[in-house]
Order: sequence, then structure tokens, then C-alpha cells
Amino acid sequence: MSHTIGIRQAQKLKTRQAFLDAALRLLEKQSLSSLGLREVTRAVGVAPTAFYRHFADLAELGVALVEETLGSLHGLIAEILADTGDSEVRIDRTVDLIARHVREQPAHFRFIARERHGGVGPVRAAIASQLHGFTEEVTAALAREPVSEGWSEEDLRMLAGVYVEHMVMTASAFLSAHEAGESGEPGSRAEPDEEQIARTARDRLRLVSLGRRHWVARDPGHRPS
Amino acid sequence: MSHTIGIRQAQKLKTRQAFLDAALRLLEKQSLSSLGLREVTRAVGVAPTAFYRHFADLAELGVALVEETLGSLHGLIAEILADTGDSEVRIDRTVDLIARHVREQPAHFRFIARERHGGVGPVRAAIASQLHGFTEEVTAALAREPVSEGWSEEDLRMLAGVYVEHMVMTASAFLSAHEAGESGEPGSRAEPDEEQIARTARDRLRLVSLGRRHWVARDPGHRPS
DNA sequence: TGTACATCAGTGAACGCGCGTTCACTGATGTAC
DNA sequence: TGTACATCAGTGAACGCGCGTTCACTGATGTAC
Repeated sequence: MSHTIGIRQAQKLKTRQAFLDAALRLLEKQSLSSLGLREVTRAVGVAPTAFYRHFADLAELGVALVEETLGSLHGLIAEILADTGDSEVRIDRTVDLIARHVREQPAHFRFIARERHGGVGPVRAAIASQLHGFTEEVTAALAREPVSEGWSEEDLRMLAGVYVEHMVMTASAFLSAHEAGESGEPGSRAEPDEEQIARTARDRLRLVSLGRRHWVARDPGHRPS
Repeated sequence: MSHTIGIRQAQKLKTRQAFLDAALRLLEKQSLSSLGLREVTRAVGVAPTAFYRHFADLAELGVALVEETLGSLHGLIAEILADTGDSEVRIDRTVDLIARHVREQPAHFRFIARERHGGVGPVRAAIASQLHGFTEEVTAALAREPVSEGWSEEDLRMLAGVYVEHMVMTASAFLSAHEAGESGEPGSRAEPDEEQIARTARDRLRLVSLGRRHWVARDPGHRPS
């Protein structure tokens, strides 16, 4: 091989990953703006100062975490979009896919839900940028479908946005179910369980699907841009 | 009068309100979990210890803030629902109403968006409870409309959830527009302006409206509860 | 109405603590010859 | 391959600071008679 990465670089990457993992775990119970630098280094088992070899501050770590988290989701998006055909089956598969991913890596989804509107600007911006990218991907995929004939670019983008928002919202709902399921839920109001959430998510997709089928483009002369 | 509230009690309420106002202002730039007790008392202009005369901790203040914020929104919900008829006009009015409220009290909406999935449990619970209440109100209002004939309770609740989520989402989108508008926006990607957001919000409502019109209840024999 | 005592919203000093950041360092890894 | 120097990921002591919470207090307001 031309150049295997050195021991030093490999160890550095390992430590960096340890920072990301530890932070993600700590962020299950709190938000990024209340997370402490020393808290993270303590969890990793290194001196506080070691942190600065990898990140300038916690916001930078947060942005890295966004990229790791949402980068891994491009696969999910592709998987959903590949599942073609606008049938009941497709809707079922989509919702199951989201449910499974949330069950498998809840911390990642919780992090995104929490920081999407959280108190750390650069992290909010990174999430917004990634979600925007998802919407673009979905828009392009929708444009390829025969059903989309006659749809304007703007309308397709709107529809794609609905799907992406629905995905985020459904993931967040599944998370609430897990949370409520963990505690003895002595609360007054009964939390919906995973199957109820899945049913609602499917119905929402059906609703949107129906709307899509009957969509009529607005008069293009109205409010020309 | 039988019993005017005393000077002492009046002063106490005034101070309490000052706490809420100061906190809400500070929370425009950060999240509740990073807000400091001393930060709030400093903004109000009282000694740190005065805080404990009103709240046990910042989570309790947060919950009070949720009640103040979302309590004031019941009016908005009622206003939207009173605006009957499933027409273009109704959709326009609804979106305008949200836009106006967000413009008038952005801090309240930002607080809800931020803390809905934030790091403070009791506050999350309080927001969830209020939004659940909104959904119930909307469900009841939808049930009263003639169009809803043949709809199951569960389907109506699903539809109501879509409307409430759409409201929250639209409010949050308007907030992003204000944020981006304030800075010189040197960012790479151009943020949509208020009119673009409004147009997308209206289109989404149209999509849902179409779906509603063509809705067919699932086979009730499927998955009996 | 006037007086004597009770209440309690807000004070201010004091505390111990964990924070983020600095700095000079160490010793394993990398590189040039 | 062996040696001598350079790099740099991680160390550990030290710093000044603001935090949340405690406590005994003060003095205006409330109340009983």
C-alpha cells in the first residue's frame, strides 16, 4: 500500500471517536449547551486539556456529531426512496424502517431532535443544512416518479419537505414512546405506545399520499416570482 | 369590594412577572438548561436569593413560562377554528395569523420550539401536555364540521395532530426567517424569506385539505383494538 | 383610629465546587540521513 | 538497519471566576385587639 495511516494518526482518530461517543451518550440526558468540557473528558478518561487537540470548543464537537449522525442517515433516505410504488406496502415499510432505526440508535435521533432548535447556533446551522440536503435528495427522487408529471419544481420541493418533516416528527414520536416506556409512567395522561405511533404515522402518510394524487398546480400566473 | 389583593401580594406578583419576562428575554439567545439563576436575578435587579421566594429552581420557572406562553395561544387556536370553511381564504387567513403572532411575540414561540425537545424534563412534559390539549380542542372542532361525517375518532385526532404540528412547524420556520433576516446572512445557502415560507405553509395546508377531502376510512376490522 | 406583634419578600455575606483555559512538560511515534 | 532530531497527542498543576444554595437579617405590610 502507498501509505497506511500511522499509529499516531490512528490513535488520534480513536480518541476523537471516543469523544464523539461519550458526548452522544451524555447528551441523552441533557442538551449540548449544558454539557461540560470536563464532563466529556472525564467520561473518555483523558485530561481536560486533551480535548483541545481535537476540537476548539463543544460547539465544534456538536457540529462533528451532526455530520456523523445525519451522514449515516443518507442510507436510510436512499433505502426509503428505493422502495418505489405509492402503495400501502411502501408506507408500511417506510414507517417500519424509521421505527427500526430509532430503536437501534435512539441517541443519535434524540440529539438531532434536541439540537435542531437548541441553543448552539453552529449546530443548528449544521442540522438545517443537512435536512436541506435531504429535502433536495427527496425532491430529485420525487421528480423521477411518473406521478410527478406536471408538478412544478417548487411544488415538488414542498412535498419533499412534508416527507422529510414527517420523518423527523415520527422519529421524535417514537423516542417519546421509548422514554415513557422506560419509566413507570405515573403521569396523568397515557402515552401512546409504539404501535399507536406507527399507525398515526402511516395514516399521515396516507393523507399526504391522497393529497398528492389529487394535487392541482396553482395558476402559474398567480404571484409570479 | 370584598378583598382587594394586598400591596405585598401585588408586589410579589410583579416581581414574579419580572422574573418570567427577564428569563424569556434571556432565552432568546440560549436554552433553559444553560440559563443561570444568578443571570436571571441580575437581569431583574434583585438579589439571587430572592429567586427562591418564587420558584424552587429554573425548571419550575420554565414550566410557568410554558403555561404563560401556550395559555396565551388558546386564543389563537380558537381564532383559527372560528374561521370556518375549508377554502383558500381560510388557509390564507390561518397562515397570516400564525405569521402575525410570531412577528408580535417571537420570544414566546422560540422558547416553545427550543424547549419542546430540550434538556429539561418537566418543561418538555408541560409543553407536551399543552400541545396535547390543543390537539384535543382541534379534534373537537373538526368533529363539529359536516365534512367529518364518517370519520372515526382516531382519524380525526390524527388530522388534528397534523394541523397542530403544521402550526408549530410553520411558526418555527417563520422564526428562522427572522433570524436569518437580522444578520447579514453571509452563509452559503440563501434562507427563504417570510413570503416563501408562507407560500409553502399554504401549499402544505392545501395538500392536507385535499387528502382530507378524499379520505377513506381503513377497514375497521383491520387491527381491532 | 392607634398600638403591638406577626408575617414574609427581598438582602447580603459566605461557602464550597466545578468550570474553561493557560502553560510548560513528557514520551511515544515519525522522519531524515 | 541504526541513530539523532522533530513532531505532537496527551499530561497535570494552576488560575481566576461565576455558580447554586445556606443563613441570619431587615423593614415594609398585614392583622388582632
